[in-house]
Amino acid sequence: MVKYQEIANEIRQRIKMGLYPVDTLIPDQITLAKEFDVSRMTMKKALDILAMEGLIYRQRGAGTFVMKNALAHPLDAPAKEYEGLTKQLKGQQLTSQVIYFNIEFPSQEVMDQLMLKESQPVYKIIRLRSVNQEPYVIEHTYMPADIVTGLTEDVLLGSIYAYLKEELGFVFGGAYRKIHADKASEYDQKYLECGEHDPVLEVEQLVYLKDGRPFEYSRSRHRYDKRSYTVLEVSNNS
Amino acid sequence: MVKYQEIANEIRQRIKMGLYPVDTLIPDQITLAKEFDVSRMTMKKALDILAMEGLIYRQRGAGTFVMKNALAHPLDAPAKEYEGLTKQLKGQQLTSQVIYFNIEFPSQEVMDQLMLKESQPVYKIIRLRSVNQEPYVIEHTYMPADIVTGLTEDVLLGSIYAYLKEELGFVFGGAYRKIHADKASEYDQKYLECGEHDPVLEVEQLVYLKDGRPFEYSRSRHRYDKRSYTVLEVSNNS
DNA sequence: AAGTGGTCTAGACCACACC
DNA sequence: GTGTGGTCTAGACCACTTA
Repeated sequence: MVKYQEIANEIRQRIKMGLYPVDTLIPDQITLAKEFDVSRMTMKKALDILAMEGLIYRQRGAGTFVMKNALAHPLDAPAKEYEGLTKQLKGQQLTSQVIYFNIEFPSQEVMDQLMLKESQPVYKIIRLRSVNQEPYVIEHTYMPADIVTGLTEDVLLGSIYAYLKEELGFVFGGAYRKIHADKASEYDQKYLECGEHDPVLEVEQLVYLKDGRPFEYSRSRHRYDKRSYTVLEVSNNS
Repeated sequence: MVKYQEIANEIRQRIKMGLYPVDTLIPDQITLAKEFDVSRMTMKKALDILAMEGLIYRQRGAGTFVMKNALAHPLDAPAKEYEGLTKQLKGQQLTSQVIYFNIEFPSQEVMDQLMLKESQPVYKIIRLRSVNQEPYVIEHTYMPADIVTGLTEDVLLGSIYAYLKEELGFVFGGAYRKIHADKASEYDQKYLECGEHDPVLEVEQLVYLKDGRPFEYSRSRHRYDKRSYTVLEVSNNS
């Protein structure tokens, strides 16, 4: 762990503990740099992290303030969406049922999304995932078999992402997501146990490795009463 | 405009033009720093921007690559969600109909969201916004009257955000959003002209000024066939 | 071993807010 | 004018990949 991250963690704690109260100035960068015995550049880099998180804001000429709404934020780093449900719902009972698992040649849509040729087979997976015994989401997932190797039904019953990270050593780069509302298909109704006219929240997702190779294309269809998608957008015009 | 932003713009152009082709190495930081006649730190800061945008990725020991999917991204900076429809839908015909406009004391929910006391009145606004003559979204908006001053129906017919920025000099800090799917209410059906069992995509949004004061709480309900919400998530574990 | 990107420094100058 | 944060520098050292 590098210096600026450690300092950011320490300051985050101070805000959380109320040592730097909401809506007040915190010490200036030079003072803080002296306290932590680092250069001012490094100190600023630590504060940059907290500004990205929406905990502080800085005004040239005035100083650095704790955001009025700082304590409304989730102050522990939240799990990334693409890291999978297993991590997001830690603490709750998550079970997975494999509805479909096969390998096949990709359709035109899947070829386009995953940047594949027709000769490159993909795994097709449909999983129903339940939280505390109640149906939560149906995931329709495609993964290129030459990138994601050695997938088995056993892996699908647990966390695919843990497998990719720990067994295959994948480093994730990010994800592109599209969130829609849709009508429930008969398939949705059957597995999510929702009403005929219940809407469904669909998260369509392309997940990339660090080098930009897409390795997952999925559509996750959620019960509308069990899931919403949240975003924090922080502007960076200094 | 500062140096690192200008350099980032230049490199972005080179990627766009194919001068630095997809999935190849670009020159190393020292070479680029010499070319642009800046220090290596400044050069790195320029590349940081492009990495945040998902255009390049860097591997310690190896070099800096153009992402395989770089050209799939929208290469012109997209309008921020909270900057309003007027900016997002530039080029299309956007019309606004004011369904309701009044000032009132806040409900408990609005007080909580906007961090107000019961004595601080809020504007309540309902607008139907149509794109190319077709209903697109109903916005239910609350704004504190002591922050957003001098609102009139004339302003509502155009862009509230242009008014806030240009007339009141607001600097936006960011927004917290929650995206749901919901059933269409009778109200939705009437104004969005959607079917009884059509779902609706709701974007619930709290928008903040740079100092963290919330100045807008809104629920925007969209026709499910006209709108989806997109997100790019870039991981930053170097 | 050589080359790459990441971190960190000590100091300089600038833009801006406040008094 | 004083003090704040933002930018930029020239150089150092480290972690890592590749050969």
